[in-house]
Amino acid sequence: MQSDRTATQTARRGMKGEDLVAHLRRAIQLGRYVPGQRLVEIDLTEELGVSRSLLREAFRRLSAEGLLEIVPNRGAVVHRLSLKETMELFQIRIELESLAARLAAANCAAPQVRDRFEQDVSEIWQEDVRLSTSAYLIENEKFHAAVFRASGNGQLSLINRQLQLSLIMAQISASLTPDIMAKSIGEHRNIANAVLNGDVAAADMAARAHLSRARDFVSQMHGSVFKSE
Amino acid sequence: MQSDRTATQTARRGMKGEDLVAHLRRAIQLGRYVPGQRLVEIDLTEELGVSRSLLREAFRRLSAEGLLEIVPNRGAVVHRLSLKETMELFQIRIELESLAARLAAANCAAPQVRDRFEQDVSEIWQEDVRLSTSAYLIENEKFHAAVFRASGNGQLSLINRQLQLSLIMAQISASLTPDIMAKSIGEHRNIANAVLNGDVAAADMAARAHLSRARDFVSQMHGSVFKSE
DNA sequence: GAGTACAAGATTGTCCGACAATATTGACGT
DNA sequence: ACGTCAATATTGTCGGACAATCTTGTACTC
Repeated sequence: MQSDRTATQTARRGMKGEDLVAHLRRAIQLGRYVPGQRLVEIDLTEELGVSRSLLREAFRRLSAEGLLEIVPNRGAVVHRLSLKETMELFQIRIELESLAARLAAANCAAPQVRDRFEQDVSEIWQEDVRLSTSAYLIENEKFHAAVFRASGNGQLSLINRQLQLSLIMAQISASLTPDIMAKSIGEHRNIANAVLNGDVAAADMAARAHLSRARDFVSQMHGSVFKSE
Repeated sequence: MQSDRTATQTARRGMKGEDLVAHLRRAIQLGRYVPGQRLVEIDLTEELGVSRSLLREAFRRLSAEGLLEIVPNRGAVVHRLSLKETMELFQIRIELESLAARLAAANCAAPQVRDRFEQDVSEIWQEDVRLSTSAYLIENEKFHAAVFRASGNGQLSLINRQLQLSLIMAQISASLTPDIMAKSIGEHRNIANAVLNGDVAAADMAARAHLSRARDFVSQMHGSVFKSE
């Protein structure tokens, strides 16, 4: 059962608690574990070769991050967002990511920040914008993280985690069409351009426009995508 | 079923993991454990009557919340913020709490929300505004939580935790003077009035004004208050 | 046959003890 | 004083144990 080498390799030996957390987080981001799925302790200890103690510590951590939900006497479940929660998260993200975009635009005078950002988002400039869904998911995550990083506000990057982009995307991924993704990437370019031009107001507007549109798109999706409350 | 007596009592026996986390969180908020203080596992297990396993799980949770810092091979330390981190957190809070204030003002039409908010912040209307420092700390925490709650955005309330108001206040508490506190409470009243009047724009402005002033005040404080990086 | 009650099994919650790895402290010799 | 090294304290990780609770399957009643 040595399935995927690279990711699992890292996890196989010397997997300290920190690595375990990272591994699980990544597994959720990559869709290996999907929202709503129950994570049984014994299975995971065998699969990952760690003790229950360590696994449980990791669960607590991830539950505090909002990636898992721990139901008393039923254990850990990959958090499945309700429509309400998702809309609330969008509302917050609009404020925080537009802040990040403004800061990033202002910071772009510094070549250090600029270069890093340019490198982080380089993928979006590709001619052929027709990505596979999984490639899009990765690009999307990277792009938003890049904006936050370029803001220079480290706490903002940390809080970005709580905004659960991975979970939202995991839940809606089946509903993504190539044109939706292309449109989204087009808007990423708008944001990136404004940031690279150092145009604070434009960066703010582009970020808000992108996220508002995404929110509206998500809000119209079929109810079954979300957890019912 | 010896249900809850005083907080400490509850914590003494039959303390489930969830309660443990709440107890530790509260202990930090109340200044029982101060920023920078090291939390030794054995001592805490004896003090609280829980096993190491449970305590460690709680530590992970709290470290994900940003209340503790876990240094490899050195264990848990109550997080001590640097000036930079503190300023970053203020920058974020300004955006999020002004959002919360706007939403709260809009929600105040609903009597349910209004009544709850009025009750939560009732303390600030007292004639004699000369509180003790510890009473002020509690009032302050309550007030800001009330604004977030009244926003009706549950995720916003959750993220409020990451904004580490308790830690900031714990670190600067020694520098608080009666007039500073009185001024702060006065500004709380401004925010509360705007919210209760349903005046969205005024609530936004009042929140930003209060937080900006607080940020500037904190930024001028002696460097020794903060962790050096 | 539908529904209920109870027994059996699975899973989590919590505790305990053990041991290696690492950090801190203190004694020592120069 | 100062660096060295052994002794001690503390954390990191493991494994087992057992009660509490949830889930499932079976048998019994009407």
